[in-house]
This record gives sequence, C-alpha cells and structure tokens, in this order.
Amino acid sequence: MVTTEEILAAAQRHLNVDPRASMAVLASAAGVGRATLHRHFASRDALLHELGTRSLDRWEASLDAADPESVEGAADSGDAARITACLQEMFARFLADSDDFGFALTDSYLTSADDLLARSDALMDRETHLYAAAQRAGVLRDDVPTRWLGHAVYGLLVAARDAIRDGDVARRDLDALVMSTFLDGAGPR
Amino acid sequence: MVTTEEILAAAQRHLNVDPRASMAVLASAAGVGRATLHRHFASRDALLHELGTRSLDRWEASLDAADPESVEGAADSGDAARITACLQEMFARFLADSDDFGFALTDSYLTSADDLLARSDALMDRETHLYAAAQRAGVLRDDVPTRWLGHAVYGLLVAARDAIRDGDVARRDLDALVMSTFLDGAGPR
DNA sequence: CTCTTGTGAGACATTATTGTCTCAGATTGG
DNA sequence: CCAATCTGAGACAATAATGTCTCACAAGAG
Repeated sequence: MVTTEEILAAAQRHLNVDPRASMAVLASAAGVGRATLHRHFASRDALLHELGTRSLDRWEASLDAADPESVEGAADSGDAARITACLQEMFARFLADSDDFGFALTDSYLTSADDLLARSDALMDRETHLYAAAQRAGVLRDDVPTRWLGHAVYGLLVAARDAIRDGDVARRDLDALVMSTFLDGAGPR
Repeated sequence: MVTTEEILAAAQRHLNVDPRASMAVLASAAGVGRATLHRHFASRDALLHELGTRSLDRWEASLDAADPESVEGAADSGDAARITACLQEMFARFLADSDDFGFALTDSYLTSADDLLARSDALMDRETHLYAAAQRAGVLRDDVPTRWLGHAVYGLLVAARDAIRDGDVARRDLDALVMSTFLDGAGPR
C-alpha cells in the first residue's frame, strides 16, 4: 500500500521538475491511480497546500534547530561565535531542505495561499532577527540593509539548487561553498 | 492603436506578477481584445517564445556591451582592471534587465523550448568564459568552480529582484549592493 | 462622404484538467 | 474460505483555456 507520505514525496520530487504537473501525472508518478490520489487529497490545492505547509515546517525546524536554545536566544546573547555557529547550522539545514523541496515550492505555492504567505513572512521576520543580531555582533557587515541579507541567502540557495541540478558542484562541497560565498564573496581571497 | 511592442511590454509586466496568466488576462492587461491578441501572436506559446527570445537578446546585449571590445577580448587580455570594469558593467545591465524581465521568465519559458534552452546554455558558457578569465586575472577567487560563480550571480539577481519587489532595498543602491555582496560577501568588512 | 482597415465582443468547437462516482478485482485479516 | 477493505480503471459532468471565426462598429484616408 502506498502511504500518504510516499505520495507526498513522489509529488514533491516530480513537482520540482515540472511544477505544473497534473493530478494524473502526479498519481502515476506515485504509482497510484488518480482516484486513489483524490482519496488522499480532495483537490490539487489541498495537495499543494500540504506540501507548502511541510516546506514551511522544515524551514521553521531549521530555524529552531540552528541553536538548541533557539535562534532568538543566540541573537539576544550577542555572542559572535555562537551566532556564527547558528548561521552555519542553519545554512546546512537549508541546503538539506532544498534537496527535498527544491524550492520549486517557493515559486507558486507560497505566494498563492494567504495563510502560507503569512507564515512565510513570519518566518522571514524571525530569520531577519538573527541577521540583525549577527550584524550587531560583527558577524555580518552592518552597512547593508538587514533584509537584504535574507534575500541574499535565499538567492544563494537558488544558486545552490541550480548548481547541484546542473552537476556543477559536488554535493559534499556545497555547504562550505555556500557559506564561504556568503561570508567572503567571490572576490580574491 | 496598440502596437505589438506595447502588448509584449504589458504581457511581460503582467507575467512577472502572475506567470500563469491566461491569454484573456494578458489581452485585457494590454487593453486589447482577445481576438486582437491572437492577431499578434497566433498562440500563447508564440507569445512566450517571443518574450523568451527577447530576454535572451537582452542578456546577449549585456554581454556584448559589458566591454566595447567584447567580453571575450577582455577575458583574453588578462587585464584585471578591465575585467573588473566588465563585471561592473555587466552586473548593472543585468540588474536593469531584471527590472523589465523580472526573471519570472527564467522559470518556465527558457526551460520549455529547446531552442531557447540551447541559446541560454551558449550564453551561460560565454559568461562563464569571462568568469574563468576573472579567476585567472585574480579578480575572482579561483578556489571555487567557475560555473558556481555563474550560479551565484544568477542567485543574487533573483535576490535583487525580490528585494526590490519587497521594497527592502532602494533601486539606486542596488547596483553597488549586489556588486559588493558578490565580491566581498556579507561577512564583516 | 465613402471605403478601407483594424478592433472588440462574442459564438463556437476543441482540448485539458478537475473532482465525483461506480464497479470489478485484488489484498488482507479473521 | 469469507468478509471487509482498498485499489485501479474508467465513465461522467463541470470547468477553464485555447484557437478560429463572424460581425457590427469606429476611426482614418482618400
């Protein structure tokens, strides 16, 4: 029997390649009849919404796990080393998440449903809070808008996803590459 | 009378917001009847293909214009200052292009039509050639895969587009911000 | 004024997708 | 073996978008 989880995994995998895949395509991608797919998810929207929710869950979990005592704890501490560790951990988790959710998600889902969008905004605020603390602690440069840092990280995640997809970077090098590019840039060392 | 150019401009503007807009929506967005839209573009594919072609034209023009003597000329010269100027000019043009084409384009069009994809690959190769020269000239760090630099630039363009859209960065600051983030990163100055 | 041209509105057939439903067959557990 | 359950196939109506076509109308050129 094919579980709901397996269907979601297959759908997620397939939607990363073809974000407009129909229910029929997603059903056969999961090795399941179209009727069965509808038994798990009443509508296409319901399926997409569940995937969107889960990607936000992962994002939130990555924020949580970046620091055992919570990102906010580190942010408030002003401890540079601790904040750096937070960032490192967070990036690693973001990249791991993007292996699964590919971020084809970010393109359509999150901007379509209001509740997902609101939650996404809230998480972004939380992440921004960490960046602001990092700026205050001297871990990140403070001559740029804090929110720009969030966008830059997101952009690098897109770059990382594409680089992996095209085979231009080895997966095992990715974490260090992204972290280093973010912190040090691409100028001469 | 509404010209083909105006229709394309309106469609482009609208597709950046809603990439799945129907022909009916695009028609009224251009202030034109659906029949008239079909008189200009036989099919939706034809419209998208034209927009894709134009975005590639802009990309190509930006590569051309980055250096009067062609990017390749600068790349072969190994002249660091010249290559830096190339990069600066190229980034500025990329950002100007992204104002118009938003890069909602990059999501669906370019990966759907084979000819556009092939041309896109060719342009990316050309851009990569410049990055490789920049690495040899010491303008860009050479401890990362050359193609990663291309992905990173693309990612930063996405970040720039989003930052402008969300109003997190002033347009007049954008060029310097992107260039500086790319070269110097987000670590402490 | 009149003719030409281009336009918008809308009818139309076609196609793709969606969501519901039925039914026969397979699997499972007792 | 039998009954309950789940499944895939497919029929079905509803919906939405596409592309074609006709027609009446308005604006501009002569």
